[in-house]
Amino acid sequence: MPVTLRALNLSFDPIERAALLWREHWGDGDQAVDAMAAVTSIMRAHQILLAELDALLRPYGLTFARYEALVLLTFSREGRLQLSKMGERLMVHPTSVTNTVDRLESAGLVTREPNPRDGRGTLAAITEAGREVVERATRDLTAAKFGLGTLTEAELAGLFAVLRRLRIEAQDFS
Amino acid sequence: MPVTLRALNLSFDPIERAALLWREHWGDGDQAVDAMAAVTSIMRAHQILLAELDALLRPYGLTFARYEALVLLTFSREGRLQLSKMGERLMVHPTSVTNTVDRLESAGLVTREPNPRDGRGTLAAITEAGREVVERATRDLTAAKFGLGTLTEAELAGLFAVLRRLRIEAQDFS
DNA sequence: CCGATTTCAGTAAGACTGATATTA
DNA sequence: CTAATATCAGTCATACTGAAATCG
Repeated sequence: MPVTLRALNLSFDPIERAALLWREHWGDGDQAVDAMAAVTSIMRAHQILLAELDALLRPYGLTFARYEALVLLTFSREGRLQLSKMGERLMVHPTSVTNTVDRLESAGLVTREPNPRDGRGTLAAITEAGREVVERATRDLTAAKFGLGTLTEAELAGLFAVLRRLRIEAQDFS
Repeated sequence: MPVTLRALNLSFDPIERAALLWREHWGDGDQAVDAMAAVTSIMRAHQILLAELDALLRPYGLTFARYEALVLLTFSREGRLQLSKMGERLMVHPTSVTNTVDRLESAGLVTREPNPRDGRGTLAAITEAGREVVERATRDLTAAKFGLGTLTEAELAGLFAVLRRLRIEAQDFS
């Protein structure tokens, strides 16, 4: 993962400035300007967080997406899950699961096994090396508070709650 | 932009479930679990919003990144800005600006001009076609409330405020 | 000569589409 | 036969790195 995170050090907030200009040009109207500012903030927050997390995970040869897949396997009862199930839980496309598991397998963190109860399915099973890597990576990520160290517990909970409404509307779950 | 947004329709919230399992496996500790849930929510929210916005913009041959660039030019006094300035404001890498302006130029929404006051610089100038497209696209986006229709104004403002703290810490501005 | 600006070539990860083989 | 599962080949937009040309 590239994404190296450059410090910009502007003397003003570019998103706030955009909101002000927006109001001048297109009027404020309903909530459109606030929605624009919020959306842009989410985009930038995503970029910042992904850069930080990927940088923390790079020593382990992981990206955040691959780390999430490993964690999911760690949580499963027998350390193995069918790929289709992984895609569901991680909310990613089937071909992305194949790709993620390919890379984890090449790194020796996961092995592929046929599903004994369904000849169509393939299981990804975490290896001992995979468990070690995920433990060490998790220590680093929690120490760094997942890049959200500036936020209070109440803010974290609020963020989760608000974005949860967004996810519900997008039909992630019911 | 691919990103077609598949409705998942799970019977539970995968992020919430991950948080519960996380607590079982690694203990709750400080704010680590809440941070993990918040980070994952931001990642998914980004994916959902980008899919929605790009789908809305596809009829205009735009992506959200290109739309943002056009809006920035619309806001500038003379409808033209130096590429380096655009990169600063949009918070993107210099080579990404070159790429974005390339595509907008191919679509006839922008033209390139040498900066008369600095021989090193290049200006991107929005065309009449560019202004028309950005007006129509903006109407569509505001009508769709930028994909954030479920959130109240207070929630939008709160989201902006909290993520602003995150951006400040990442040194986007001071 | 140094530094800023822009571009180019190339790499990488992710999210797709469309087609295919296998199996329930 | 239909549907689900996984994979493969290929595309696309983005975000970089490193090198080079141009100009202040």
